[in-house]
Amino acid sequence: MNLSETILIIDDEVQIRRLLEITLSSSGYKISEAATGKDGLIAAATHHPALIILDLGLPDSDGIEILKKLREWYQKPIIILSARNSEEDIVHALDNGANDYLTKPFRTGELLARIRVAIRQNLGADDNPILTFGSLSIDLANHTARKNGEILKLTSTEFSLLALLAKNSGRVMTHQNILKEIWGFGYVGQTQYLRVFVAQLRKKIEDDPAKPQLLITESGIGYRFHE
Amino acid sequence: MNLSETILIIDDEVQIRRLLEITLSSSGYKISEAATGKDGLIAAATHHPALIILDLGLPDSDGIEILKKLREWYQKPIIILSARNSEEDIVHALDNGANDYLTKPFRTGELLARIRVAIRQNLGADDNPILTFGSLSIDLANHTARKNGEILKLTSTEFSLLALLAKNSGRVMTHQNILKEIWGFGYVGQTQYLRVFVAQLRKKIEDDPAKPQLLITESGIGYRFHE
DNA sequence: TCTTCCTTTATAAAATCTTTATAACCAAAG
DNA sequence: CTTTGGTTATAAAGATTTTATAAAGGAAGA
Repeated sequence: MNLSETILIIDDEVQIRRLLEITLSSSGYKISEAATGKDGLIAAATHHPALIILDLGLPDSDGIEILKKLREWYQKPIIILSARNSEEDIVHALDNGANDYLTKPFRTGELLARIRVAIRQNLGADDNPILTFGSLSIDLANHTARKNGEILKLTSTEFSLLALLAKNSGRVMTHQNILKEIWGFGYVGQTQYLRVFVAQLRKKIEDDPAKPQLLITESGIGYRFHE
Repeated sequence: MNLSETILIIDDEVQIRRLLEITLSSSGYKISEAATGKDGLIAAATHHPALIILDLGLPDSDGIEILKKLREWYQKPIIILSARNSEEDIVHALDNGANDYLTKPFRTGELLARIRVAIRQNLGADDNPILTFGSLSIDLANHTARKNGEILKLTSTEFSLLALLAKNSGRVMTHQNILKEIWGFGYVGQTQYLRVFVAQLRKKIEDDPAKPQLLITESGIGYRFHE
């Protein structure tokens, strides 16, 4: 789902940045960091992160000012992470464009959940990768393949095989490799399986299965998907 | 700014309701109240509030269940207001569709600011979404489905299943996913349930249940709703 | 009580996977 | 040019898994 979206951390405390870096990257996010408000603004403009975590207590500038500056052009979620706990600070930050406000010390699980909420609400930039090869398109997230716009009726194994080859298009995949990926270790050697499924797949995806243009045989080695 | 939008308060403590009523109405919101989860669901369906404030510790039911039920059709913000302060509760609520989570005792100014954030983010969201698939239409807010204009008589489970699949139309949903969403975590594995309900649903929504056009079987994987 | 809906069970039908058989292909050697 | 050995393609039979459907039993509420 989140195929490595970038989160920008603007915080002067190196321990916090370290902690967040570990927590967030182990949840599959890419991380970008800045220790000052100035650097934060530059980093935001450079990397266009999917979300920003902003500390209000920055040494070089008032956090609220950074928030306002960001909000002049940055539409995506901003979560405030601050040691300040007064109602005035919280209300002020939220009214100036922050999406959420957590006080330090914070609980990492809660922060992650609040990040998920923020990103979930900001959907629309919801791009799922679709592999396209001429009139054939493969939607990996939705588990569907189309030929000339028509959804193809593929079995689960056929789809796995097609997806594997398509993901490695242009590259020759050996019989052993394919068998290991689709059927598992024990099936290396059952090249006949593969031939049967390749033939079935060609009947469904090729214009002329006898003269395959997409799923090419590499005799003695394996198969290759044409780019 | 606030064109007297209605906020629904679902909380069993009368003092909290009184406090919120005063606070929110003096900020220009209209108020609707419910003391139990059941009444809350009814009030939400009746008044279509712009935002819901939900207490998790309701006497008659698990707050999370109310949250899930609301989220089956209610797209607008839901803010949790709860005495429970464990990270587990917070994460669980946020991951089940809550927009924000405040613990009691709360600060009214902060609550108001968080309400403003939630409503601000919800601007431009569509009001009464009706999913349409040929002669079939599904009104999530009113919990009704029509075939050729006729209201279909669906049980609550059947409607949940239909709504889930329709909301994810075009995407293959695995048995496990569907079972988890509709029946809960413990029912993953009970694929036979699903088959029975799919057959029942097809009898009601398909022109020819033996040749389904809408609710497609993906053998070995799950089901897919036609786009 | 009666009705409605959920759950479980049983069984037939359909879809998919595996295996087998055979034909076709292709390059190298005779 | 023909043969030969290795590889690949394809159809089709069989075995296995998965799915559809009816129907019976049970729980809950009117």
